[in-house]
Amino acid sequence: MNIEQVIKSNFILDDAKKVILNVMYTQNVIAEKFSEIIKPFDISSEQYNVLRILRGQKLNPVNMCTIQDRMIAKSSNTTRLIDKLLLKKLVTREVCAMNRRKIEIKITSLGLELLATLDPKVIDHEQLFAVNLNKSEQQQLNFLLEKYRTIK
Amino acid sequence: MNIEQVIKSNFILDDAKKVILNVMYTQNVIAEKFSEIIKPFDISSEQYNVLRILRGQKLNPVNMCTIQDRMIAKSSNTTRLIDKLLLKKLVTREVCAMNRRKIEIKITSLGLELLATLDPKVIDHEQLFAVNLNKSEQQQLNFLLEKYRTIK
DNA sequence: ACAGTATATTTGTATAAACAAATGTTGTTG
DNA sequence: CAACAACATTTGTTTATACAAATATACTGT
Repeated sequence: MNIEQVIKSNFILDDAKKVILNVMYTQNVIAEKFSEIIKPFDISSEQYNVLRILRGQKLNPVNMCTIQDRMIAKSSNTTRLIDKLLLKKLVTREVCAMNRRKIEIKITSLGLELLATLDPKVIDHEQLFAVNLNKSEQQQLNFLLEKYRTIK
Repeated sequence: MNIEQVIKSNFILDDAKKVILNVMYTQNVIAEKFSEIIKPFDISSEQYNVLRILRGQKLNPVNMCTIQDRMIAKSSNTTRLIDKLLLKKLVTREVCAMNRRKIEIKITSLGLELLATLDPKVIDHEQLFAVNLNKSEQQQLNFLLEKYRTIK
């Protein structure tokens, strides 16, 4: 379905407008499908994103500003996001001894288990869309998106 | 900035993962810039989207489910979205005489004026990103996104 | 016409996001 | 070393989102 059909536009849109709408809408389709996948596991996509960041750092604790810095969509409230993960015992939180302003967040083994369970489902999700493009098209799409979003 | 730099990944990501992240992140960059542009006019991007749908229908009133249907991101609460627009006198709302279940929403002249003011700013926003790609690249990007997001 | 079903919208409630201001800690400079 | 700025995180408050249930109207078959 092309973007004019999606928004049921009566007019033909120019390419620049279409890119905006296509990016917005595609993100929406991806995000909705992803939410659906992780919903049974009772975490949000933002919470999942944080767990991934923590696992990426192996055993090293990660502090709040690093988490915020590495998130795709900067949350204006990392504290309360971590609160939710703490409640579910997926992370631990403690004050950094070296710099008491900082907070060290670590993923728990329960958190790692959850990610391990989700891993194959996340790959399925990626593939659900990726199968529509061959390798070279995927690379071209990545190239174009990276080139497109640069603000001078 | 490529997507690995954005999320400061230590690993090389495969193309399928990169597409997901690139779409999510690009959407975020576009949306943040757009919010910034319309913020001084005291409307949200969802509200703007609704006003555009209403203008698209010229003088014809549009009912709730049509609005919901045409939005890029389906709001789970069109009623309260319209409430906000009503408060600002940007739209009118009345019960449809033909089918009293339906509600007819129309954009007011104040709403049209607001859109007219925003039009050049919205074009600037589109161009802010679009200038990074030539026409054929824009078309290629649209083609790839439309092909990519199809769920079989 | 009546019961049942479908459609269109609204409301209640619980959860999350946005933004600004506040708190607590550390580093710097006179 | 006191005062002040910078940094890291938290809290308060307002606004928005998600989801389910409720309301209100219209359609359909008997």
